Amino acid sequence: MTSRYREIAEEIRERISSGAYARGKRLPPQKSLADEFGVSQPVVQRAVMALRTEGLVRIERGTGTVVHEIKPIVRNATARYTKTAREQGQSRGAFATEVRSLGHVPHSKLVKLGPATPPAEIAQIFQFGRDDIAAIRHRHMTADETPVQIATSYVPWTIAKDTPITQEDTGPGGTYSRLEDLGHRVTRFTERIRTRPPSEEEADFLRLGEDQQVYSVLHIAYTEDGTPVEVTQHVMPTFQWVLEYEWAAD
Amino acid sequence: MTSRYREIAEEIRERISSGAYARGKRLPPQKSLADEFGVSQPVVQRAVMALRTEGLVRIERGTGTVVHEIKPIVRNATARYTKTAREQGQSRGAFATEVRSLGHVPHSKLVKLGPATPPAEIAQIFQFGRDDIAAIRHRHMTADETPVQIATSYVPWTIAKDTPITQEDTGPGGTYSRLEDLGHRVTRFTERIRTRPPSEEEADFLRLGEDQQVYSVLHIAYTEDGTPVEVTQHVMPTFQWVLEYEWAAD
DNA sequence: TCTTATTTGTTCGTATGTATT
DNA sequence: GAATACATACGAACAAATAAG
Repeated sequence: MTSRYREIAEEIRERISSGAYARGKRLPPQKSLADEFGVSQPVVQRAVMALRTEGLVRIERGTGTVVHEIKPIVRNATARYTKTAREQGQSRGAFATEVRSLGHVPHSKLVKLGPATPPAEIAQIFQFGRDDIAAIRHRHMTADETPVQIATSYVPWTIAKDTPITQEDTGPGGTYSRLEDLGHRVTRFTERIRTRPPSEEEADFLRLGEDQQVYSVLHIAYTEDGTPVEVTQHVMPTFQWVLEYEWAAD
Repeated sequence: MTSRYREIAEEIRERISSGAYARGKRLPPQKSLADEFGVSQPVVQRAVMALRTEGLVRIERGTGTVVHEIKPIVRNATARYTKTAREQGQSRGAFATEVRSLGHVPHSKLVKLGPATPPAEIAQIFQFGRDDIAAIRHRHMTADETPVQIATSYVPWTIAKDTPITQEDTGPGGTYSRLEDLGHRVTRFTERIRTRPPSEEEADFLRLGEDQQVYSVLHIAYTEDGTPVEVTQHVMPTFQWVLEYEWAAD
């Protein structure tokens, strides 16, 4: 039952973990691996595919196969939404803290900003009608130049209109602090996690294949009376993240 | 860039979602699909492999390819550890509730029970020395005969010894209620989520391929003074579960 | 019950295609 | 355009599960 391509995959796995193939560097070309193992190149191709599915390597067609360098980043959901976390690091927020704690340099780029019609799933949460719109913030995040997350935030336009929430810089403490200023103090959060293959756009930025998976974390912030005031969709390669939660019993 | 096997995978995906290939039933043999699409049979094989990675189908060698029937089960971590959830359904616990709410019949089988040395990762949480052991409960869970989860619980033997925790039936409210009886009231939980390929044993019971992924949820229960008293490792196919969390701000 | 044939999925080598530098 | 590196397709041979005898 154990096939040649599995053995080769296992051997390469070991060479990576032993450091023989260094993180961030290239694997030997599939042709030379094929010669070394005495198999044809497509057999090596298949072994490498398996490693990519696991998130161990990234394949760059025409160039080579790169061993992934970033260790999983820990995202502590409970800690990241405290006021302290949001304000620290020159108002750079929780993501910066998470990435820095692993010794990497975080970067966040606002790709899209402005009012728009949210996708159906989001609209439903806000109980939107046909014409309702939301303030949208769409960001691409990297750690040491490696893309690691896409986040898209939504706040009902009736709330966000003419406030810093629609600006590039939302100010100290971010969106949640502004919502509080506006009398919408957030008291409760929910998150819903699932995994799925990346969309084409996501695969493009995150440099993923369709055989890989991303976490889709749907984060909802509620005010005291149970009204959802902010929703964020986080999309992250599963192999690059560890998700943590913490809560009190009963 | 779009290859034949991707097109075929997409076509089969559509036939599944349109109901042309019904859930729980078999796909046509790869040979006949190959004839229909005018390609060789290994090309179909590759398309089917892609669908398996996504969790859409299960391949039974020598028999055929089955379209998965179970919709994702929602695991609300916050709700499942309340006293009410643990006691309801004739002390069948949270898992039974989760599965029943989707209209399926849950079943849990205790595969292993008794004192043993826990794996290093668990031992470290309890700050165990070389000789310390734990009461272990290893369970296989199914929904409508479909395997959906493996859970392994650990309680330090010094606590669990000579208590119902080491019995097959831990009584109403389960382990947590017994811990409370013993003066170890649990007040806080943490969970750490990651995804990885299944181990051989896991793949075997959960009927997964090595190209698929499982959630590994490490659940830790702490008492008031911060001592971990119970740890459970949940292993679940990612495509079969949605994970939910809920917590209060600050 | 054992053996064999058939069906169905799996693996590999050769040939060829496509992307990147 | 040439060289390099990964990607795809096909045919043939293989292996597992089941059913028939």
